[in-house]
Amino acid sequence: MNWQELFPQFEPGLLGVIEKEAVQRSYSAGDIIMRTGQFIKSTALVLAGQIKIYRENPEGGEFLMYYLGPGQACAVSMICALQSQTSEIMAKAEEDTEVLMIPVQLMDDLMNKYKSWYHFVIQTYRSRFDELLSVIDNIAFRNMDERLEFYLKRYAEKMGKKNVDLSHQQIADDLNSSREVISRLLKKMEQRNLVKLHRNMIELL
Amino acid sequence: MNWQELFPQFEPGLLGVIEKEAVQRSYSAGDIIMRTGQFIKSTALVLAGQIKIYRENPEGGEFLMYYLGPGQACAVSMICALQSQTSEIMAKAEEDTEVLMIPVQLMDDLMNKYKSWYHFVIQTYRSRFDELLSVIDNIAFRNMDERLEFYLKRYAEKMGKKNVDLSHQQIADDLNSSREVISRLLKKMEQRNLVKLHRNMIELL
DNA sequence: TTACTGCTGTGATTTCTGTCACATTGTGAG
DNA sequence: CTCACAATGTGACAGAAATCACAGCAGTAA
Repeated sequence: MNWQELFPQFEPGLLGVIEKEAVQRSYSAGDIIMRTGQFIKSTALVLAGQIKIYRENPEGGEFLMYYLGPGQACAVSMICALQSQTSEIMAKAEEDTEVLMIPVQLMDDLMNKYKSWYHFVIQTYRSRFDELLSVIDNIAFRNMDERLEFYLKRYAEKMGKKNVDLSHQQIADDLNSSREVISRLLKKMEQRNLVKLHRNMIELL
Repeated sequence: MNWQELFPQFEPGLLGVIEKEAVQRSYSAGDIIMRTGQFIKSTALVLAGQIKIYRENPEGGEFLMYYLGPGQACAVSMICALQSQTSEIMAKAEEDTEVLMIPVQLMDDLMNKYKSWYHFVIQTYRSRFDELLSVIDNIAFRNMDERLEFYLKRYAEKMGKKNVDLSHQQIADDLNSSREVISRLLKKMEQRNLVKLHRNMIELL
C-alpha cells in the first residue's frame, strides 16, 4: 500500500516534500523508539504497526498512556522537536512498525506553507490531549475492574482483533498493578461471560 | 501595571492587534469560566489572578489538573477554538481574575503573521502537556501522602505565598479523596514539622 | 520421558483509603 | 453572651488492592 493513502488530508505539495525529505525507518516489536530524557531531532508519522507511548517511574513502574497507529503522529515529538527539548516519555514498538521521520528543520517551513500540515498538527495535539484526559479520568475516578475493562477494549480496538495477546503480567505493568490482582479480576470477568481466558491470550466475547 | 509587560516575548505588531481586537473580561473568585461540553469562541490570556483547570466526573467528583496564572494561556481553548469544538474540561476563577479574550477568527491569522504568537502557542501546548504528565505520574505512582505534599507545594508556589488558604474539604475535592483522609495526613505532616495547621489555612514550614 | 521455566490460580495477610458516626472547636450573627 | 454552623479531630469499620506463599499447568529443550 502507498503510504500517502494514510494521509488523504495532505495537499499534493506537502506529500511531495515529505516524500523527498523524510526518512523511512523500521522497528521490530519490542524496540524502544524514544526514551525519557532523549533529545528529539524529528517527528514521526506512523505508517504501519503500533507504537506504545508510556510513562516510566523511578521505582520500575511502567504506565501505558496510549497507542499510535497508522496515520497518526507523535504529538510529543512535534512539540519537543520544535523547541529542541527532551522528551518526557517512552515509546516502544508494540508490533513491527514502520515510521516516517520528518527532520525538525522542516517543521517550521511545513507549518507556514501547508495549511493541511498545520491542521494536522493541531488535530494531533487535540487528540493526544484528549487521550491524556481520558487516562486521567480512568485512573482518578475508576477502580481497577473498570480500568481493566477499558484497557482490554482499547487494546482490541487498536489492534483490530478480538484477542488480547498479552500475559497477565504485561497487563498489570501497563496498569501499574500486580499480576495477582489482574488474574483475579479477569477470572471474575470470565464468570460474567465477558472474556474467555487462555494462556498468553484473552478472548473478548 | 500594563498587561503587555506580561508578554514580553510578543512582537509590537502582535501586541497592537491584540490591543485592538481582544476583549478584557473580569471574573470574581469562584466564577465558572468554562464548563464541560461548552463551545469555545475565544482563547483566554490570563492577566491577573489564577484559574483552576479541573476535570469533573459524573458522580460529583472534581479533580484538579493545574492552575493558569498571569502570562499564561489556556491550551485547551486554543485547540478547541481552532476547530470550533467543545471543551472537555472545567475552568474556574480561583481568585479574582482578569483575562483577555482573543476571538477564534483571529487565531489563524495570528499564527501565520506573528512568529512570536506561533511560538507562544507551541510553548503553551508543551507546558500544559508536561503538567498533565506530572499529574499522571502523581496519581499513578504515588500514595495520597505524597500527592498531598506535592499539592501543597504547587499551591504555595503558584499563589506565591507560604499559606494555603483552603479547607481540608476543598483539598480533598481537588485530590478526589475525602476530608477525613486529608485531615489525618495533614496531622501527620504537622507531627513531622512540615506544616502548621490553622482554621481554613495551612502554613508551610 | 524428564527437567526446567514461565504463566496462571488461589488463600492468607497487610496496607491504604474511603465511609460512618460523633465529639470538639472556632467564628460570626444576632 | 449565646446560638448556629462550618471546620476539624478521631475511632471503628469496610473494601480495594498489594504482597507473600505456594501449587498446578503448559510448553520447550534435552
